[in-house]
Amino acid sequence: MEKMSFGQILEEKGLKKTKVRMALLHHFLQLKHAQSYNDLQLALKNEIDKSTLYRNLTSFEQAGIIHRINDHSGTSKYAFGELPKGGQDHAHFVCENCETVYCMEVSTPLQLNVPKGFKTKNVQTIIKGICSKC
Amino acid sequence: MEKMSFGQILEEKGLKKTKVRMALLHHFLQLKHAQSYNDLQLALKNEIDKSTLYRNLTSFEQAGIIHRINDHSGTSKYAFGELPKGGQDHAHFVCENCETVYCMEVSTPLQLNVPKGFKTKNVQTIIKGICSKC
DNA sequence: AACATAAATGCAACGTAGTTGCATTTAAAA
DNA sequence: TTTTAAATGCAACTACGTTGCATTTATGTT
Ligand SMILES: [Mn+2]
Ligand SMILES: [Mn+2]
Ligand SMILES: [Zn+2]
Ligand SMILES: [Zn+2]
Repeated sequence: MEKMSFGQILEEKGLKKTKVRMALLHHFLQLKHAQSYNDLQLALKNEIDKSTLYRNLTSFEQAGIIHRINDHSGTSKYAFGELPKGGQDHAHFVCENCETVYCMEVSTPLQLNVPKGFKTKNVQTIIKGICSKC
Repeated sequence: MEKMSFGQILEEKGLKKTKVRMALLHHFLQLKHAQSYNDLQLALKNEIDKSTLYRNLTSFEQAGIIHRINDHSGTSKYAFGELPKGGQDHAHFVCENCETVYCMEVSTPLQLNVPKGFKTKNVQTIIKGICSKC
């Protein structure tokens, strides 16, 4: 279960091993930061149809291969890996300078106290600031 | 400074006291939850032009009369009141059932530890769950 | 009160992110 | 090899919001 090939990942999720998906997966694995639709199109030299790419991003997300990030920029970002169950222990750092979106493992789960009668299912945090490269 | 009329609020911010703004302000003050563009149009019986409404939402936001909320639904919500400086002590609760967006005062400021070299400017949190009415 | 001026409004056209319908192709199973 | 459902590509479409521009209105000055 440690070293899975692209094909194995897709097979495990019940997704057909297509050219587009293999290329997409290849790029996701070697890119460190969250990617936008445009980032991916650029990386893949615009060889993939728009709707095909969007549909695959949705499939990958549903299969838990990637997760979708709302960084408040107006366009979604996508990063490799599934969100932890409940989404509690994951946050995203958005650099105000270079716009890079980093996935952050949150060591201490945030404890937000909500009013009586409110039931928390999931906490999603966006941290804005300046990244180590800027 | 306690009880300000709509007109006084606008005057204080250097905004002209127009029909549209008075109506908009009237609705913001009596609605408890965050409102979408569509909510507001409905409340105002579609009497306001789309661009006028959007422009006023932006003006109100810049003047600190309201704040804009990204609830990850794809459309912005707007709520009365300015965000606290730095945006640290405010979070939003989104009900997964009725979609209502609540402003939450966060008592204990969230402490997220970011990696070395990262500088946090601002933390924005969306809590998803079930509200007390659902 | 009448005038001047800048700001606000309304309308239409535009932009961008993402979605959908449908005909064609392709992966994979029989 | 044949079959079948899933994936692809293309074009058209939707939703949310923005922009340019002519007209109107609020407000300050005479
Ligand atoms: Mn992440
Ligand atoms: Mn709020
Ligand atoms: Zn940066
Ligand atoms: Zn609810």
